[in-house]
Parts: sequence; C-alpha cells; structure tokens
Amino acid sequence: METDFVPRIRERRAEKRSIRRERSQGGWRRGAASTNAMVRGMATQIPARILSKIGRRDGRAFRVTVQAWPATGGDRLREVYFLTGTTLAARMADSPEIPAHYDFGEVEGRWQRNWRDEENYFDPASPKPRYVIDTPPPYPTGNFHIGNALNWCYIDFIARYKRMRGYNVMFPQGWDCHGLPTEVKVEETHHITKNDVSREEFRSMCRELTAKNIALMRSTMRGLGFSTDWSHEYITMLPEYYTKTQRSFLQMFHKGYIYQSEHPVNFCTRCETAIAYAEVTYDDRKTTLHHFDFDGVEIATTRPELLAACVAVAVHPGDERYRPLSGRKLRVPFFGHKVPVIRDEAVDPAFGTGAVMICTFGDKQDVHWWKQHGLPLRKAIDRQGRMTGIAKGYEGKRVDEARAAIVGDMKKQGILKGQRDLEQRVGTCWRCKTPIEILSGRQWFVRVKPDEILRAAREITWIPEHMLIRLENWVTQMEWDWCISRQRIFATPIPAWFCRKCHAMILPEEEDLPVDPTQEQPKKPCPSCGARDAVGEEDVLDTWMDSSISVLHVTGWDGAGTPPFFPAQLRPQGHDIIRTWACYTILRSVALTGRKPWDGILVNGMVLGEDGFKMSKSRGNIIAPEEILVKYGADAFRQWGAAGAATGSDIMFNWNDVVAASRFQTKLWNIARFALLQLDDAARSEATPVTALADRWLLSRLSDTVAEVTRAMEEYQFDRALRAIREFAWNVLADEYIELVKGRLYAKGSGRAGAGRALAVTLDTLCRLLAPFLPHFADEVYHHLAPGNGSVHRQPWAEFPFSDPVAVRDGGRLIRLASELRRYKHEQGLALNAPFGSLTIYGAQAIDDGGDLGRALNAAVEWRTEAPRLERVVKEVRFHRAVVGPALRKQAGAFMEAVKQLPPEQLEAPPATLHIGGGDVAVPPGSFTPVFSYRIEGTAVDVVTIGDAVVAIRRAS
RNA sequence: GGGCUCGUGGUCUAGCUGGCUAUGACGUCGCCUUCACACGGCGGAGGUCAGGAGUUCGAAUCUCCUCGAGCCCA
Repeated sequence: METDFVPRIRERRAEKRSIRRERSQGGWRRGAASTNAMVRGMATQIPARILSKIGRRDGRAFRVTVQAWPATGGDRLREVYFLTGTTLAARMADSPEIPAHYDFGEVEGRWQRNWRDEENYFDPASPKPRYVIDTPPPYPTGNFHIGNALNWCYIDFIARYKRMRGYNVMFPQGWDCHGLPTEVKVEETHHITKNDVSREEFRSMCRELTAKNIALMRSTMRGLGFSTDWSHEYITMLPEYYTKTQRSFLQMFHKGYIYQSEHPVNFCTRCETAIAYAEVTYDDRKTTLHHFDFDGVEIATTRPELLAACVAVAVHPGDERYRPLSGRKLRVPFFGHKVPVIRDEAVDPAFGTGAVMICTFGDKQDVHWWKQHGLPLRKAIDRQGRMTGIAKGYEGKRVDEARAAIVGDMKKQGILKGQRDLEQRVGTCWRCKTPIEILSGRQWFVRVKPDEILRAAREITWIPEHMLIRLENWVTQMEWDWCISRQRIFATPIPAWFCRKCHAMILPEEEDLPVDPTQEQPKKPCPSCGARDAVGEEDVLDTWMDSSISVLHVTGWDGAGTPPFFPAQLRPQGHDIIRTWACYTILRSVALTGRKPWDGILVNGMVLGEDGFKMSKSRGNIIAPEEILVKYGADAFRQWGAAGAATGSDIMFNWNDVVAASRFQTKLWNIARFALLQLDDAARSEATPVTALADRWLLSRLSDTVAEVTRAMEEYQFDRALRAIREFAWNVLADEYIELVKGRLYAKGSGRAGAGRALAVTLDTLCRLLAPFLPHFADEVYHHLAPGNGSVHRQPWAEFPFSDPVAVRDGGRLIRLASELRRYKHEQGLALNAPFGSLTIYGAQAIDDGGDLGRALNAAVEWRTEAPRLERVVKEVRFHRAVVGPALRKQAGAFMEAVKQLPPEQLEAPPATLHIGGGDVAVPPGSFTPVFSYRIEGTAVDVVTIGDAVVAIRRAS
C-alpha cells in the first residue's frame, strides 16, 4: 500500500508543476485520476487532491496534505493527514497550538472579529502628538475598487505605523455622495426619469441607494483590515456635512470669492441638463462638411444651422489668401448681421478652406475663441434643442431639421459650393448618446487666485516631489474660474434666492443653514425692496464643493476661523485628481482659513490592469479586491500594494506578485512556527545572555533591518521597507541563521539558550515590523509569542539598537563559509546532512563559532590561523574603481592596464609608484587586491578558497 | 496639441545624489523526500539597461535628439 502511495520522483515533479499551474490560474479542480485513485485507496469517501506528500520508504510515517471536499458539500477543506498503517487519520498538526498550515481565511476573519473599532479612535483630549489624515472620500458606487484599495493600503500602513510610534492618529472615512451617476442609477432601478417625481422624493431615492452602497464598501474595507476610525465617518449628503458646505459657500461669497456670470456649459438637450466634461463620451461619426459662400469668402462648416449664431470669421495670421480681409467685416448670409474677421494661430489653414466661422457655440474651440477675442454672444439653440428667435425663418425647428432646411436654402440661393464626408469625433451625452450642445447660461463661479494657491502649495511637502509641478502648470495656465453650479438634483443646494420683484439676491444667515431654497422661503424679506416673494435657486453645487472641505470637516471646523486640529498632517490621494481635489482643497483652505490644508501630500499611482492599461469596464481588465481576498487573503493583497511598485508610480496589477506575497507569508509562518517551537523559559527570559557569534550576528543584522525599515517608513517608501523585511526574514533568518544554528538547538546543549533568546527577540521585532503591512498575520504570531501582551498593534514600534562590528565581520565570514561549503557538498553529490569528513579552515583570524559550522555541515571542523602549507598563486586582480577613478582620473585606464602586467609578488606587495606613459604615478592605497588560488601536492585533500580563508577538506570515506 | 511620468533577461520589477560581477520575484531547466517549510532548499541558462549622440577616467543613472507607452488636460 505504502509503495503505491509514493509515486516516482519524476511524476511528482510534474505533479508539483501542475498544482502550481492550477493554483496560479486560481481555482482548484478535482485532481487527476491517478491521484484520486490513490486517495480512494486510502479513504474512499473523500474525493481529494493531493498537494504534497512526505514519507519514508521503509518507515511508517507518511504525511499527506490533501485538498478535500467534505461529503456534506460546501467549502473545500485543506487538511493534513498522517498515514498510519493503511488508514488515513485526520489530524491538524503535531502541535495543537501552532497549526502546521496558515489558514489565512480563518485567521483574518478571527482577528477582524477580535479587533475593536474603539482601538482606532482618535482621542481629541490626548496629549500625544497628532497625526490627522485627510482620507479621500470615495464615491459610493458600491464597489471599492482596486485603485482605492491600493491608496487605502498606503494610508493604513501609515496609520498603523504612526500609532506604534506614539501618535494620536485620526484615520477618518468620508463618502462623497452627490453626483449624476447615482441619479442615473436611481432612474434605471426605479424606471423613472427625475422629472417624474418631486425633487425631494428623487433625493430620498438617491440617499437610499447611496446608503446601501456605502454599506457594501464598508464591508470590503473591513475585509482588507484597514484600521479606520469609524467614529470620524462623514457622509456629504447628510445635513451635518452639507451645512458646512453651504456655510463655506456663504463665507466665500462674502469674501468675494464667489460670483455669478454668463458662461457656456456642455448641455444635453434630451436630458435638459448641463453635464460635466467627465460625462461627455466621444463617438466617431460621419458628418458632412459644407462649403459655402460667406459674403465672398468660402467657408467650410459641419454646422450650417449655427449661422445665426455666427459672431466672427477666423483665419490663420500667415494665410496669404485672406490677407486682404484683414480689418474687414463680413455680412452673414440669410441673417444679415455683420461679423469681424479675426486672425488666430489656432486656425488650421489646411483644413477646409482655411477660413472658419466662429459661432456661439459650435464646439469647445469656439468657446475658446469667444473668450479670447471678447466676442458677443448669440444664442441660436435653446435648452430643448430648438432654434431660437434669432434664427429667423428656422425658429422652433430641431437642430437637425434646421440644418437640412438651411442647406436646402443655400442650394436654392446658389451659395452652396460643395459637400464632402468627414469623420468626426462628436461629444455625446454618456447616457443617451445625444450629441451635446454648448449652451450659455447664468452660472456660479469661484474666483481662482493662482498666487494664493501656489504659495500654499509650495509650503506643502509633495511626495513624490514632481507631482507639485503638475499643480503649478495647471494653476498658472488656468484660463477660467471654477464653475461650481450644476443643473441637477442630488447635490448640495446653493443657498440663495432671488426677489421676484426687484431680482436682488437674498442669502440666508449662517445660523439658518441648512436650507433648500427650492423647498423653503428666506426667513427675512428682500433686503433691497422688502418684498416677501422670492424664487429659490434651483442650481446645485459641484460635488468638488463638498469634498474640497473634507480636511476642514475632519479637523473640526465649525465655521469660525481655524479648526482645532488644522492643518492635517497628510493628504493621501491619486495623481489623477491633483488638478481637482488637491487644487480645490488648497484654494478653499486658503480662502476660509488663510492657511495650507496639510503638512504633506502623498500621491499614489494608478492601478493598471494586467494588460498595462487603466482598468475599465470597456477593456474588461477589472480585477475586484474581493477576488484577491478570497484567493489569497487581505495580508497578501496588502503586501502586493506595498511591494508592487515604488510609492507614487503607477502599478500594474499582476497575480504573480500576489502569489509571491502569499508564498512569503507561508514562509514566514514556517519560520515563526519553528521559532515558537524552540521557545522555552530561557528563551523568553530577558536575563538570558546572547553570546555566540552567530546569535550576535543575527541580532546585528536585525538591528540594521529595523533601522532601514524605519527610515523607509518615515519616507513612505513601503516597497523598500517590505523588501528589507523579506530579505531579512527569508535570506538572513531562515536560509542563513536557522540553517546554521539548527544543530545547536536540537542538541539541547549549553549554547541552546542563547540561540533561543536570539530567536525570541527576532520574532518579536519581526512581528512589530510586519504589523503595518500584515496586521492579521502579525497579530496571530504575536499572540502565540506573547499571549498575555494583547495586540501587536498596541505595542511600540520596533526599536533595536545592537551594534557588534566584530559579529558582523566574523559572522559574515561564518555564514559565507557555511553556504559555500554547503554548495560544495551539494556539488559533490552529497546530501546536505550526510557526513562530510573533516575540514581544516585556515584564516588570518580564528573564528569562535561555538561548533555551529561543524554541526551545520555534519563535519569535524578545525580552525587554524597559521598559513596553510599550500602553493598560492595569484589568479587575477580586482580593482576598486571608486578608489582608482577619483585618484587618477584620465590615467585610470592606463593604470589598470599597467597593474595587470605586474609580476605576482608585486601584486601582493604593490610598489609605491608605477611607470605609466612616460611618468611615475603614485599607486593609491587600496586601489586593487589580488585574488589567489591555491594548490596542494600529493595528498588526497580538496582545497576550497572562500574569501580570505582556505579550507582543506578531508572527505569521509 | 500641451503637461507629467515611464521604457532594465520570456513577464513584472529595484537601481534617487554617476564607481564591486546590474536587484528581486514569477516563469524555465537541472539536482535534492533535509526532523519549521516541496507553497521548501541548492544550482544553471537567460540582459545591445528602447535607439542615437554628447559630457566623463568611468553612464542603466546626467544632457540633448528620435521612437514607443501610460496618465491628466485641451
């Protein structure tokens, strides 16, 4: 039976590959037939997939890890079975307290239930230094997407780190509720349009949907293990918050920041609302370019129906054809008004006839010219998409009807010169695909004062630094003020009325807020004429008006002056919204408090799909955080977030990195498990001295790691921090140290206590370093390590000054000897634990390793300081360019050539000067070292050179 | 069209103020059932550092140009 159970090695390797492949593809399938058959031989009721097997050919002990599906159905289980005799007996592990396998689902769920929200609350009364984070309030779509998740990982790393460093941390969570997407979703789900129900009813439907979506996103955030301060949650659609939005509006109005003006906006004539640029989608459509005679000048246009709105004709300043037109006025066909000819660089002389008509407004370029040249405004299209009174003869016609009619009339009059097809990108309403019109209306604006914004922006620390340039460029080239009015419903109402009698503006008092002017009348009569009949402003505020006071809100703004916790310490956000959220927040903070909003801003990159493009529904490259959580868990995801890319650069999602993270976690678990199983009373006692070389070497390396990780955390370089931890845990601790001292630990001799102590200290420190990144894992291990101490997240940050230069130097040699001799042994075809005979190590200094090397290699080791009786031959020369270059400059190349030509004895004892190119040159000390090889005559001894040591190996027969 | 960023083995990535044999992961190939871990260990192959020019004793790194990609904005 047992022999059946041990497949031949080659088969197992293939099986291992296939298991990996399946795992990387994400799901487990029922195993290959052969595997199943073997398992069925053991326990027929359990369909299972063998993951790994350990056994002994002639012994009794087999261990089999299988993936099993319980007979009752439900989730698959992963368990370890021990084969005793011919039956499978299910057992968890050899230690009941420390399971052999780390079950991330179970552990993460358990800790998330154990952690209490109160542990993360900001304490306003605390004497600790403050660390207030201006967390971004996401739009409650119901999906907390992977880009958010990355950003929140960064925030959580910082929050957890700063708490351990003794800060009073505020990690609030907001929700930026208002906006069109929710309105549209509500219309879809209720099968209505917003005009079918009252404003208030519509708003309440939106609020209901938003609340549902917030709940969904909260649960994803909890699943990722974020240490959010839920006592500082804010929701912009609630009166508590939007009262502040309205208050800020009034204050900015009174300070002269806010004004009204006529301005063009994108408008969907079917939905009868203005829409933002972000809501315009572009379609490639075929249109017709009409050439016609415009008072003697041939003009090409796709929109002849806008002739009534024509306010100028533009030509390129260098276009010779139109030089005579300069300064002239032209008469508009059909409508008779006269328009100037203007010259502008932006006109493409090669397009159409090189002369274009500027209409208010045919496209964005028209708006630009209109603004730049101070042209008059002629409205030819109304909000329903019909021609207005100025389009005499076409009044009341729809745009497309008017176009057909006017083209017909051009033909009749003989001014139509030609037509051709044109591929054109047309801006359309993202929702109904109606081509958008640019219409002018009365809008509210916030005055943008570039100097004010720049001054504050430059007082803020930008990480990475170059992100400030984006803001600077944007602010200095902004042509228009910020339009803050929207013609929508689900948003903060603009708190203003207009007197029906004298049209004066009526504003509420701050203490009367919040108000909805469409639902209520002002408390006081019109200040100009005393009338009591006012019409409420129907426009609402841009949602950036809500979110750009998030920092004021969380720092405790009550409308009077500077808030108590202002400015915040950190604003984390994406670079896609530097020009909006970051810019507007700075503008508003300066306007309302006169100060910068935060000490620093940490800009995270975008998450790109596996194909390298921004994730989007249309590309189908979206990966939801939940998918990763289910397959690999929160801690693996968080590791991906930390290590996937340098802070601030875009990060391409790839499953490999998540898999690598999860493997590191497994490795860490096994390291921790090993260490925990070694811990006895001596190891736990602070009084146990650490004296052995290897142990002191480990602690020195640990100390360096703590310093490096701390430095990286202070600079928000999470990839560097995690890399340092991985390097230490995997290479230094597991591969080098543990392999070296295992023998000492198993031997139960006198040196055991020191190694145990070193392991205990290291594991404790490692838990603290890991806590910000792998909060569940770190708490799990810490709980096993120090059961009475509570959560690792309540512990202070790792601090471990341990400087032992001798241990670093000699320990490094020892480690190198161990690893190179292990490799040598392997190359000789020996199993690594096979007897290795006796070694004599010749070195300049004796190293007291306490017998570690001998045990690790299973060899008798003798250390000698005298020179070996061997022939030494100089093999090559190694140059130290950092010494050679600065000392010799241009002669460096020639110098190195000359050194290579020296006889061996001079390489060992360099001359003071060298003759190069007709002159003597001083040999810089330390500019090169000879590399030796050794030979021996006559005896059956292998010789290996490792660094400056020579090892003579007398193999066991 | 403008701004910003980026281009490093098959794939992803580190490399900041120029100086060891260009880092690591995944993949790949070979060897190893080792008492924490086969989700492991050891080893190998695989690189014109996008291309070109310049500065320098020395360039993945600094400068300029070209090509390509991404993001944001017109």
